[in-house]
Amino acid sequence: MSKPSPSPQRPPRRSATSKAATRKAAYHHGDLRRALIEAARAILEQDGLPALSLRAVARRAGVSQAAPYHHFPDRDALLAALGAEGFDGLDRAMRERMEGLRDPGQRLVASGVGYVAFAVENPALFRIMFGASMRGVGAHPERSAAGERAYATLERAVQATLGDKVGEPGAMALACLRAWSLAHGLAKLLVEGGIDPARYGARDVDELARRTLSEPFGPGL
Amino acid sequence: MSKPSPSPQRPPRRSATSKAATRKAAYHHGDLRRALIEAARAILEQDGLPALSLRAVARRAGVSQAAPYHHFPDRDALLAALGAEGFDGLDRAMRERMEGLRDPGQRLVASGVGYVAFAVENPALFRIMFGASMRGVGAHPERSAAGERAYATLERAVQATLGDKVGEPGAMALACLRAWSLAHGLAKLLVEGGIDPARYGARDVDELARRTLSEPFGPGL
DNA sequence: AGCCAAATCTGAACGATGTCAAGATCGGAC
DNA sequence: GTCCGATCTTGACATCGTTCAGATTTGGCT
Repeated sequence: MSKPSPSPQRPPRRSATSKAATRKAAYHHGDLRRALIEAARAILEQDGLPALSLRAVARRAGVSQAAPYHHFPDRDALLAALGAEGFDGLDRAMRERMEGLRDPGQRLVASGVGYVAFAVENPALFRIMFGASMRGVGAHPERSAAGERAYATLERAVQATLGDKVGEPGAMALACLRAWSLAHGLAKLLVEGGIDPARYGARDVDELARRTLSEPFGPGL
Repeated sequence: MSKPSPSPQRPPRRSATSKAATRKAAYHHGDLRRALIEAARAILEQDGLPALSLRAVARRAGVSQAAPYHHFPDRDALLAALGAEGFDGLDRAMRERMEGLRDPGQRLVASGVGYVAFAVENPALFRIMFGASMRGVGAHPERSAAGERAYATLERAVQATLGDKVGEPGAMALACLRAWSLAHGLAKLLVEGGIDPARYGARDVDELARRTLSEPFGPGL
């Protein structure tokens, strides 16, 4: 009655010393920080965001409720770490869609489609990435850095479409913001705006994204 | 000790019978439903979203913690009602910016600037409007209806710019989605994306929005 | 006028959560 | 071998959403 589940499966106390890991890794648990993040992702995919409590994460990782506080100052910090990984995934999704394409316009559109597809496939994660974490600039540097990295990918794609055309200073930055806004807005509307692709005559999200994002950037501009 | 604050100021039991109100109005409190919504908005503006608990709302309205449950089935329902009012405000903000303008392109841009400005001025409300409320289509019809109303305003503005040009079927809907996505994305990025207008050489949000939204729609397309 | 049923509110309680303080335990440095 | 600091546990506190039984008020009916 006191202990229904005697700690599912604890990793066998890290046999190899592999100090290559995050340096503050192998102590008691093995790598609790990593395990917590993975437990959080699992809960997120399985039961959604409302089920993602610190205690549930600790339970799933097989540790006590207070253990996470030795790796994250508070709940938002865990969320921020999750968000950082999310941005890495976003970046990857954009790059994958661009692979093999040579036309700068097509590459730009593809990156946007990747952006939207990632959001639709990982709705809860996507929400966390832009969640309450970011009060203050340096609040969660890891997450911010990952976000900047993804933004840089988009920036390069935009720059390629502009070619050597040099407009007034800031035109480049504005074009990036416009492209990012368009993709981000469509993603958000699809994730939490109650948009139905069928309403726009699109078979699936991919097609809707391609059609929505194409016109302002594509060659037919 | 039992009653620290003897119910701040209860309205004087509704002198006029004014049955014109929501019908389920003047009973004990006067109009608790209304009072709760207003208390919620006040807390939102004053202390932000994390402070918006049902209990805090009840406290502020001067009623017991269980009282709200006679007007809203749960917390999400209160949030949805708040969101519905938010969409009305959004619609109003867009219309106000369009007032006096005649050129369809300018009107479209103005509606977008209004959209973004509203989001930046009411960040917490804006987040709630697109919040967790909308699992299931008919979950919160009041909120959905208000959202559709705001969308219709944008739809008319887009339609005006297209004039009598009839493209393939669905082109109109797509143009709406594109415009909505662009404004929504910029708004979201400004509210929770850590975007700094100065980075884009804009003095304030208004100017940034105008510049970002102008090009794809304006005459200089 | 008087009463009833329904609407409205209160008080107390349950389970769950984020967080903290104090103690136990382990790994490695000396 | 001993000690220190990092790591984890136990236990507790305040708060939250929600439910339930009962008190109170209201409007309508007779």
